[in-house]
Amino acid sequence: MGLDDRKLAVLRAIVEDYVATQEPVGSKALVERHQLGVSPATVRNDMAVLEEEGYIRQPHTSAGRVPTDRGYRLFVDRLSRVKPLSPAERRAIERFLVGAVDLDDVVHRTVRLLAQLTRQVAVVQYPSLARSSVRHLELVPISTTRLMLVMIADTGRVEQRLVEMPGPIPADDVLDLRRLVNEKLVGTRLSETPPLVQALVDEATPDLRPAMATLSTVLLETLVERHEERIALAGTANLTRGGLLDFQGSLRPILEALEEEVVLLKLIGEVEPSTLRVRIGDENEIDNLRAASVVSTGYGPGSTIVGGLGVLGPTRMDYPGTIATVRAVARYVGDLLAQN
Amino acid sequence: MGLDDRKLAVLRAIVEDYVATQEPVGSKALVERHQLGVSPATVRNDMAVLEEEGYIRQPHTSAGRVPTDRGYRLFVDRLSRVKPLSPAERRAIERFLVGAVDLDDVVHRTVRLLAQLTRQVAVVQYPSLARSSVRHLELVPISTTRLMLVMIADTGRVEQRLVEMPGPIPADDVLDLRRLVNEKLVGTRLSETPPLVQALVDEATPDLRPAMATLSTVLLETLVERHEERIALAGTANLTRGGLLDFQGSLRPILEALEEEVVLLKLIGEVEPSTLRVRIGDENEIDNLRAASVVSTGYGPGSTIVGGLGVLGPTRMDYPGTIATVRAVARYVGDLLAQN
DNA sequence: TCCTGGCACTCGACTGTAGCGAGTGCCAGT
DNA sequence: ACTGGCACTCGCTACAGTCGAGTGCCAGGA
Repeated sequence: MGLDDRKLAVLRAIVEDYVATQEPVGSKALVERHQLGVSPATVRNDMAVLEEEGYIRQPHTSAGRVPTDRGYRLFVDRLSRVKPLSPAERRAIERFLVGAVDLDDVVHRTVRLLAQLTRQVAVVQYPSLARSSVRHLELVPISTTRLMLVMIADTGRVEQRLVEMPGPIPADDVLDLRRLVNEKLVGTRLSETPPLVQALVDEATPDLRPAMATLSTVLLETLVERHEERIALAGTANLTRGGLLDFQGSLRPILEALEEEVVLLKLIGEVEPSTLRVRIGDENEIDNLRAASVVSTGYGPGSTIVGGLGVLGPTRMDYPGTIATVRAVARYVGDLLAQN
Repeated sequence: MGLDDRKLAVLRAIVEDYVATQEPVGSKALVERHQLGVSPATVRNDMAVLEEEGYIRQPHTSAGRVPTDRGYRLFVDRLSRVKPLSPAERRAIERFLVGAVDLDDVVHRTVRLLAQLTRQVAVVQYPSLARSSVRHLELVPISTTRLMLVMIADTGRVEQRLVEMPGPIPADDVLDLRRLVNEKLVGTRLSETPPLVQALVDEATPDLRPAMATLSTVLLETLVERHEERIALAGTANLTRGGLLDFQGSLRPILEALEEEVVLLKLIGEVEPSTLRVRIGDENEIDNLRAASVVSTGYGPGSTIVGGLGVLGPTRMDYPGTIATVRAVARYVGDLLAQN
């Protein structure tokens, strides 16, 4: 029942070969390409055990072995050594990220970088509003009854929203409103604003109250309810590498999943403190992604986390390399955010 | 040389059947399914002529005929009647677009709507900055040496950009700067701002000049140079309909093209006044899209145009339907923008 | 002149057969 | 506990044969 060291070595060899060649691997090829120190027959016996335990399987009777999701899991947990980034990769990361002028810019560059380095689909979540604090609120008159509300968060996010006021609103009132909301809300985390917004309405002078009431509704929608999480995506063309063998022949379900923001958020948005998550095939909760693996992690300045990022690829992926890249990129982006 | 009416009818029948069935269509099937009033043999003679003229071709010797790009072109130009939208479609458009609170919201809803109605890939360009005017400029202090510049355009677009000032900048100066840039720039089209921005620097008082110089650089970058055109995309999963027969087997080039903003802009951004463009297969300048067709048009409030939108699909697409939908959606969106 | 029915022909799609070879499982021997 | 040997499985490829949709051409008729 327990797998001895050699069986584990065999499993590792199978995973590595299969990832590299994309073809079922047989006992003979295995002993030729790895120094296992035993004969093919012995390897075959080990393979039989591994298969019985569900770590590998045979596509057809007379074919070599292929890792199962469970096999990849074991590989990731116990058999893969960290693959250090190549200097070239390190340089690429730095080159790509310096010179970003903007949060938008940072996110776009990051997602393209990730896609390029891992040669897979990359997903980056903008810093979550729920984890941001209000830095400044601005009210800009658009017409007599319309204001543009602009919220700037400490994470660099900027959200805007049109506010339709109940009646014409004088310039002085706009200034008052702006002063009030800024005094009350600047510096607080968005998730903690609702009671404060309510207080704003209660404390408003009678002549400002209707305006403040309308404004507060929009504030709540913008800051909290709408949960305006944004997401950037890149590298979908990478799904077509490996010519339809990956993803059991159809890109359809994958592409469909990638179009749903909700799904993407679920993929990379659920971030526990500084952990890196690997979800392999069946482990994905989303049915459409049962043929894919996702490597994701949180990022943020210092040790705090403001959002998630990750990549999606075939279960047959280079886990050590991908994990190293995702981790490194997340750290670089965090450092970049810390500088602001 | 000239094609008589019957030959044109045959071509139309071939296009319609092929679009519907996705299979090469033969002379016998054709007379069965359309009231052509002649025998298969006659149709064959017509087909031979059509083939000689390059409007249709045979995949293999013993197969039916398939329209060529040139055939589709003739069909679109002369043979397709406008297909009125179904009431259901009309309702879908209205239902989808009412209740949009935001420019972002409008664009996102529009692109999803287009993708859903046409069952193809939809692309919508945000209102182009080059075609917008400045409505308001806002400067928000972020730290002692940093400002956030927020530009609100009359089309609803909001752009922000971090400005790194040469030195610490007092609150009063920020107010002065804000007043100056607004006085000078509000109401002008973005494409016409460069000389005005230059004038701002020249006219600034000596103590404000360094700050204004820095600000002007960023202004120019944001307003003009960076040509920050934004684009929304939806429905990529629709590329997988028609099971790899379309797009000659590989989605790769298409997906690659769709990742390049520049390419997308070229597709839908070059808008002539109120025309609808259909580019079929080879007619596309972008090599990667030689197997696809693009239907695009401009949109905007009233008869002005602020941006483009369109869909991309296989050359074998329902042109009349797609054209009707694209046109209708563009008009609805224009009306929506006009209300603001 | 134009259309039609008939006919021979082409060629892709499908089916069935056969041989090859990678890979396996099992067993007896060390 | 490992190894060499051996029979067996079965997918892959090649090849031959059949079928049928579809064509081009031609001679006859309106």
